[in-house]
Amino acid sequence: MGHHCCTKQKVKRGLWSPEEDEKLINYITTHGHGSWSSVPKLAGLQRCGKSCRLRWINYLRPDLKRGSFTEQEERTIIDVHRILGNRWAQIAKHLPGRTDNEVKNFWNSCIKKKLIAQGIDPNTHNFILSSTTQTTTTSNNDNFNINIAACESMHQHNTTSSPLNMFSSTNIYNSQVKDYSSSTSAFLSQLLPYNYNNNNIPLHEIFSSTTLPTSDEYHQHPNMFWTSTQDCIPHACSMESPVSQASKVSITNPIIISSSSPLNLSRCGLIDESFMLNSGSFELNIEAEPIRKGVQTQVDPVVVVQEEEKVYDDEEVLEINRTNDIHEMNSTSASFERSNNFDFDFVESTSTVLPCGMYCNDYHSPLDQFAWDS
DNA sequence: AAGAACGCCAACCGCCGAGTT
DNA sequence: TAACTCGGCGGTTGGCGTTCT
Repeated sequence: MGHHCCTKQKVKRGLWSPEEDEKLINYITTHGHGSWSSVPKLAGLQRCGKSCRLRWINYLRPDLKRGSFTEQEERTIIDVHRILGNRWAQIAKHLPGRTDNEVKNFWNSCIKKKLIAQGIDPNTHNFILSSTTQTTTTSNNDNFNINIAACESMHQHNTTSSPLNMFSSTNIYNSQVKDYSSSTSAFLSQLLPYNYNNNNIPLHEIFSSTTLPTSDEYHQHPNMFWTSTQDCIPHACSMESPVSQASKVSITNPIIISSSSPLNLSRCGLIDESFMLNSGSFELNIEAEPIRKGVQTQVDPVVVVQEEEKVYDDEEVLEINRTNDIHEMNSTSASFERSNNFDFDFVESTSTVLPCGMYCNDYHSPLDQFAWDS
């Protein structure tokens, strides 16, 4: 059974021959497609208009990119899919030269399996939890576990402890910290740039020393994304580090990284979905407030995606990062200028599909006023 | 070496919304 | 306003090449 447009005429189906392709290319490059329903007749093809359109869009279009997906494209797909779900056409708009069909196929054949292998639910992008207090035993210790049960628990046990300034001159191992130092250490380890602490230097020495990692090193950290806003707070709903399986202690006090620290982390956060963005400095807030109303600073998911790409980008882009002042790079406006694909659907969707209040959208962002489109 | 199983991906199917008659 | 057409989209299928047994 064909489409209604196909039933009126005897149409060929199946794979396209080179001759058919040539006819379609010749016709469209000369006349444009106009009405697709009239293309087959005018081009001398025994296909339905829909088939011609599909063939052109998915295969013959001259601006199509050929070859395998790059790692950057793969990351983009995952990131955008996390926000949009199976909206392949929308996702494809963020990948110049790629079609929705191509993205869909790549997702189903490759990415999906990879995520599952990493213990990530490809639909929700959350870690697959086996029980309410499950601590992820992922083989990849770069990832944090999102413990929803703990999140809820934390919400009930609202702490009144004062924040710990990680970069204060106070020794990190003061009495205030000891109670949860093991998990904190694991968390702090995650904050360090990749391979930064190969020598197993005690964390308190690292975080109180003058040899803190540079901003560039943080840009290469696999667990960091860089937002475009000048000030933001990634919030942790709660977390347990997979590193500290034995201790299995959740962080019970907020940790604030001062914006006046040698390394200003005010614009970085963990990729982990348990974070939200706010204003000010970097704060690990275990009060588990998944969504804050009236948040002033919001980060558009598209921007996050794009900025995240920077972190993982190839050497060429890393080189750019090294040679640019990151404080200048990360302005919202600059990110908007670099973006070329944005639509309302994207923003709207974040309010419904995001897990754990990753980027809260329980408000109407002024960013909604903007629209990029291709 | 041959058949089975698997994976990839081009193409199809059916539905939907917008525009037109 | 209903019926129809068309373009667009996401889900699914089936053919073909590759890998496994």
